[in-house]
Amino acid sequence: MNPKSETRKEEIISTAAKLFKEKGYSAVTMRDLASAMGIKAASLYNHISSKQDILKKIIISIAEEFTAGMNSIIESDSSNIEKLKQIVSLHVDITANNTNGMASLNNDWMHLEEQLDYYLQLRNEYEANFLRLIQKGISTSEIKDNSPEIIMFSMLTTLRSLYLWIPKKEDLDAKDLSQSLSVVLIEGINK
Amino acid sequence: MNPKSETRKEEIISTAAKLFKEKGYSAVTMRDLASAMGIKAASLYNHISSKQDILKKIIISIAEEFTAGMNSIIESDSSNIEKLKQIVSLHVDITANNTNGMASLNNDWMHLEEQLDYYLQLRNEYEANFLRLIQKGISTSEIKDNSPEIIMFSMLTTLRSLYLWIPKKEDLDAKDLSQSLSVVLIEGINK
DNA sequence: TCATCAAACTAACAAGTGTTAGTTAAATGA
DNA sequence: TCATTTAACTAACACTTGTTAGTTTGATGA
Repeated sequence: MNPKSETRKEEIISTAAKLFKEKGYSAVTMRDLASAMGIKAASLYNHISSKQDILKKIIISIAEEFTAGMNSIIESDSSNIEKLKQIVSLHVDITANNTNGMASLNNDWMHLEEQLDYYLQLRNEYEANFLRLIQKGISTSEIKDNSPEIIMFSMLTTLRSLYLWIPKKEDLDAKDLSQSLSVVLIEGINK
Repeated sequence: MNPKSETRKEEIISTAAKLFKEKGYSAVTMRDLASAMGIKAASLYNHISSKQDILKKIIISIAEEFTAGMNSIIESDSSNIEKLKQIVSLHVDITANNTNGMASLNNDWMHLEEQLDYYLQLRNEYEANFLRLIQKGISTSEIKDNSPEIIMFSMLTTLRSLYLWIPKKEDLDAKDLSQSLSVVLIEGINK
């Protein structure tokens, strides 16, 4: 309710996200989490209501960030290729400031319970928007007439895996990475 | 030891792989696995020696397939771009006939215990070979002079995620998919 | 000074965990 | 026919799991 407890609660959530990234949601016990915080397991319940609740907070907030980002991109009046570049930036930005949470989003979403349907709905809408954008790009001849599903799959899986890769580059400039990645994804790698 | 029991054992391992794909290694109990096989948990131990052992069998065999495939590719005398296409095929082929196992390889490797170091060694060697191949391609001007790490990251994460995507396409021709994917990854998507 | 309160604690719970021991029933092969 | 083998079973184990209840401690502010 009040600011102090919010802060402590967020500390627990971000510690949890870090552990979830290392071992996965199911393999992390409340005792693991407590010990990483330097307290006892029962004390966690002064701040959070359940293990499930932690996972929900981590995943849903990121999923909603993506939805908001995607909506503002499709509403803008850039070219379709330009919009794809904006999607690359969206992923780089969100991932860069929540690497651990992205791991849970990618790997632990199936352990959501009440929120599973909601999460899947957001994900489906996101992918549908992405696919439509590629199809438009093909119809305006901005994009090669290959299978739009393969194009989307290839881009999206690369973007979803950024969480594995960004933390290894300590001196990361988000702009630079977005730029290089856009080139590789859109223009290919061959000369 | 004898052939009948080998068959039953493999049935357990492939059922386990399917469950591990759905929920992850830690969330699947021996009772879950037994019930999917239509028997009791204790009966599993007539065939396998531990839960760990199942995971090891799933992951290490695939990792060794990749190592063998990579070795024969780098030893061949194709162009570097041609070798990249062969790597795409290698991933498509291995994934197409063991989708479930690929999920464990990607997501549950950290739960290996005795074999963790061995697995990491295979993976590191694989990535080092991949990277060297791209660097050679750059130096012979087959490949654009972008960051070789970004190129490898982009290709490899797409290939590693194939297990999520292949089972959705029922009428899959491995040749076709390898071909389309190579085009997208190597030549890019823009006109 | 003293009531309040956030945030820790100890103790305990019921359920679920991987695994072992010992047994049984049906099929196999000499 | 009968000893062996395969593959299932029941029962139980020691331990771990998420979570609750009730209590203590130290800081805050009236």
